[in-house]
Amino acid sequence: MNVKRRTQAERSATTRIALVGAARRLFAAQGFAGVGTEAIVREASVSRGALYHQFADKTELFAAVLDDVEADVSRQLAEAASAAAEAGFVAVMMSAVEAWLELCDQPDIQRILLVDGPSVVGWARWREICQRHVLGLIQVVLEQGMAAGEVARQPIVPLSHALIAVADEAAMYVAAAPDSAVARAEMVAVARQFVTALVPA
Amino acid sequence: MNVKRRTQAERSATTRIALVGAARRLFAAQGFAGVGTEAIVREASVSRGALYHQFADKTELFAAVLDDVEADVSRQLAEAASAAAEAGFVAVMMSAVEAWLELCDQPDIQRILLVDGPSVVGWARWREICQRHVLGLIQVVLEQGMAAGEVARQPIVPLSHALIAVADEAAMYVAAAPDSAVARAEMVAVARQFVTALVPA
DNA sequence: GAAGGTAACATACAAGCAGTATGAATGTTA
DNA sequence: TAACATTCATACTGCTTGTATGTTACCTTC
Repeated sequence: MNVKRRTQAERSATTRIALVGAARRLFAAQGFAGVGTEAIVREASVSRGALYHQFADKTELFAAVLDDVEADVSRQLAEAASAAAEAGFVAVMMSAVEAWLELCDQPDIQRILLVDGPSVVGWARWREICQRHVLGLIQVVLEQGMAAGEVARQPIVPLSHALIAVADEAAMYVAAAPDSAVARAEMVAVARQFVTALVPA
Repeated sequence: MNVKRRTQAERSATTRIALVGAARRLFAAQGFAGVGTEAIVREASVSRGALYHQFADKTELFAAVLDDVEADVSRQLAEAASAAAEAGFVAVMMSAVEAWLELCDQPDIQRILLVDGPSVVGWARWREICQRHVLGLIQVVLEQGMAAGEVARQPIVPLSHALIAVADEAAMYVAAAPDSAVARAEMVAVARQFVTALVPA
C-alpha cells in the first residue's frame, strides 16, 4: 500500500490542526493584530490559500484558536473540580480557582482568551464560546450546590457570569503583579470571600 | 484685535480635542480595527499630518480616547456615589452600580472601555488608566468603609479589582441580554450579594 | 477503470491602511 | 526683523488582508 496516499478529510484535518496550532502559538506571543497571515502559514508549513480555504478570514481562524484554548482550559478545570467533588461546593470552587490561576501562567490563556478574545470576535460571541466550555461548567457546579442546599437559590446564569469575571480579573491581576505569589494569595482570599457569601447562613 | 489670530497652544488643543472627539465617536461605533485614520481625520476636519503630529500612532490616539471616556465615567460615578454618601457603604456601592449600568447603555463605554481597551493598549496599561479614574474611586470608598467599620479589613487593591470586574461583566451582560431590564435586576442582586458580603457580621 | 467532478490547495493580484518623509505656513523668540 | 520652533499638509512606501484564478489530488459514477 502507498503510504503517501491519504484521504481528503485527513489532509484537510491535518492542515486545519497545523493552522490552529501555529496561530495559537503566534497569537499568544504577539497578539492577534501583531501577527500576519503570512507568518501563520509559514509556521504551519502551508500556503495562504490553504488558510483561506479552511477559514473565511483571519478572525474565523482566531475563533477556532479560542475554542481550542477554551477546550483545554475547561478540561483541566473539570479535573480539578471533580478531584474536590466530595469536599463540597466551596472546596470545588476554590480548587477550580487555584487551577485556573495556575493555568493562567501560560500566555495562551491571558492574551488569546482574556485580552484579545472579546475584541476580535466580539463580546457576545466570546462569551458564547466560553458558555460552551467553562461557563457551563460553573453553572453545573452551582446547580449541584443549590440542589445540595449549599448555595442560596438565585438565578444561575448572571451569577456564573459574575464569578467568571472575578476569576478572569484575578488571572490578569496576578499576571501583571510584581510579586505574583502575594497577588495570588490575595486574590484567592477575595474569591473565597465571594464564594462563601453564596452559602446560606 | 484680530479674532482670527490664535496662539499655537490654542490651535494645538483644538485639533487635539477634535481628533479625540471624532475618534471616540467612530471607535464607539465601529471598533478600533474597524475605523481607519483617514475616516477619523475626515470626521475631525483635520489632516492626517495633524493626527500624527499630535499622537505617535493610532494606538496613542486610542489611549487618549480611553482616558477621555474614563474621565467622564468616573465623574458621573462620583456624583452618584456622593449622593448616597450619608446612607453608608452598601448604599454608596449600589448606587454607583446602578449609575454604572445606566452609563453602559452608551456604546462608548462598552466598546471602547470594556471590549477594545485591554486589547489595544494592553491589559496593564488599560487597568493603569482605569486606576487613575474609577478604580481609585472604589478604593477610596473601600477605605472609608473600613475606617467606619462597615467593611472587613483586607487588602484593598485586589478587592477593588474583583469588584470592578463584576461591574464590567455586569455591564456587558446587561447589554447583550435580550431582556435588559430582567438582566439588570439580576445583576444588581448579584452585586448586592457580593457587596454585603464585605460587611462584617 | 476511465472520466467527469469536486474538494483541497497554490499563486498572483488588487485594494486599503499605517506610518514616514518632506515641505509649507504660522506663531514665537532673541 | 530675522532666525527658529511648532503645527500642520501632502505625497509616498511598505505591508497586509482578502480575492480571483489556476492546479493537483482524490472521489464518484458508470
